[in-house]
Amino acid sequence: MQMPINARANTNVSVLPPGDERLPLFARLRDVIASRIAALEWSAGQAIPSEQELARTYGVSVHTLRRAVDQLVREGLLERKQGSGTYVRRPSFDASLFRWFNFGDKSSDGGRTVPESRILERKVIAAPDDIAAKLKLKKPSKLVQILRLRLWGGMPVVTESVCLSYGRYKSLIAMDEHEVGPLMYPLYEHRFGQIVTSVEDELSLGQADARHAPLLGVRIGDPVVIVERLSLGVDGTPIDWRRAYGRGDRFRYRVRLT
Amino acid sequence: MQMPINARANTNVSVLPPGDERLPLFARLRDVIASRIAALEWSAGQAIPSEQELARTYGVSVHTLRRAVDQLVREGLLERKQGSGTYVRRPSFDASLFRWFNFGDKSSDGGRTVPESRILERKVIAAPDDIAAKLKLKKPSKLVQILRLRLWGGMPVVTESVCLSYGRYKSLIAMDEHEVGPLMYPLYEHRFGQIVTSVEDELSLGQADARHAPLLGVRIGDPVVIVERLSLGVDGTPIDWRRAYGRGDRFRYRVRLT
DNA sequence: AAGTGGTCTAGACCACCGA
DNA sequence: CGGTGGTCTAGACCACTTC
Repeated sequence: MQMPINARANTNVSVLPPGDERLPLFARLRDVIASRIAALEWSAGQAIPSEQELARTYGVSVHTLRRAVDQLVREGLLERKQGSGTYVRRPSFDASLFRWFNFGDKSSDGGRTVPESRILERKVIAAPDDIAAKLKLKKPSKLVQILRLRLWGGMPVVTESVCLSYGRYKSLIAMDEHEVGPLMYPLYEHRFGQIVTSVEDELSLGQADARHAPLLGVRIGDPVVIVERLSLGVDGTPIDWRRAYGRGDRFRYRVRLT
Repeated sequence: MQMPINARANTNVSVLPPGDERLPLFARLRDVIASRIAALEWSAGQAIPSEQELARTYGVSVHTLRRAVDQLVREGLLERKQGSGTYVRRPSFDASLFRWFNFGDKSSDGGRTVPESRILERKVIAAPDDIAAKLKLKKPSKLVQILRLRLWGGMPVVTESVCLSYGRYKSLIAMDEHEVGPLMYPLYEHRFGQIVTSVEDELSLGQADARHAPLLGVRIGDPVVIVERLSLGVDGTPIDWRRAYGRGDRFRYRVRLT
């Protein structure tokens, strides 16, 4: 006895916002949940409602709900714990620029310590076209630029220039250095309401110039690794853009390609 | 009117080899299919049996079969084409060492051309402990070592030393250079029955020495990128190990971290 | 013991491909 | 048009966590 259940399986919109009507249910569901995470509706480390409950509130089958969650788990936004619940994951990818460099000198702790940070300069500048484009800012716009020196065990390893939209981040200019702290991403989250969930890095090689060599404690002409990074939020919004110069003799990188 | 279907859902072994009895059905199923691919039962570009059929032959539900295939698709071994079938994917990750370097000099074709290759030397050596360990060879073992120079548009860019187990690859020593060709992985597949599906790369920085500088056309002391690579087969078997020295001024790498 | 995620089955219908 | 993969539902039972 077949029943014509849910006559339009593909157009169930009971509680679901429109989204792109062409996308399958589970994809729209994924977006809805992602935006609820982005809106900090559940804070990191906290459990979201159970699959049963979410499926009920959205009027979809558990399987479909699970598919949406599956994807968010693969994307690293959620984490499942069998028997316990599904939790919002603190973005824990190694977002440190220091991931490109190694400090294996028998330091017992294996790299968990936070590198020191010294702010050298803060200023407001007119956004160059290329940076404005990367940050998706409208044409005539201003940037907050912060120049920092990063040290490891007292040794300077990386110089870093961070660019942020002046509109949202202007208060960084005057903020006390201790309040800024060594890690920017947690600051973005707690003070400015933006969570960094992924970064795009571009690496190349260069030579230390008269400006960077003394800061890094190397000779002019010594090899340096240039890391250009764009940080992105949950929904792909650009948050900051950086250019860093790191000591080449400390560079080490491992990947598995599939 | 519940029915006690399939009384022991988790121990269905109808057609399935034992595998690890603790693993869920879909995981064992994935391994079974992976090994059939590894055994070249279906060649690359060819369709495997339909989901219906595979589910029937293994005595599992279509959904479970799909889960196994889903995973193999994510791993890059299979490729779905809606309405057509599921195909064995030619391993198409950019396994070239040249992925680490850029050749943007307005070359119209954007990097699809195969870099040239010149064999400088071939020899049989006793395997050093570290390489033997990486290739998982038993203690006293021999290696085939091939030294090559890789060029791009006539310009030397990378020197490369490839190490392979002597047991399986001894015939490489005497093979005609044209028969070897510029690409090793297809050779492994067609002549030696091993498919490379993933690689592990480790990058660091060095300086050109008296041996490499003239080959690469740079001065002694100029920065070079050192790429150490382990190539792996479908089931994770090590196949070859390489160490390459590439011109630092050509180095460029992009990643997205999540 | 109750509640959560994890695995599995059965079956419907849709979208797409190719002959 | 028949066959293939893609989406979705409904529901059973298992494994684990938490109390």
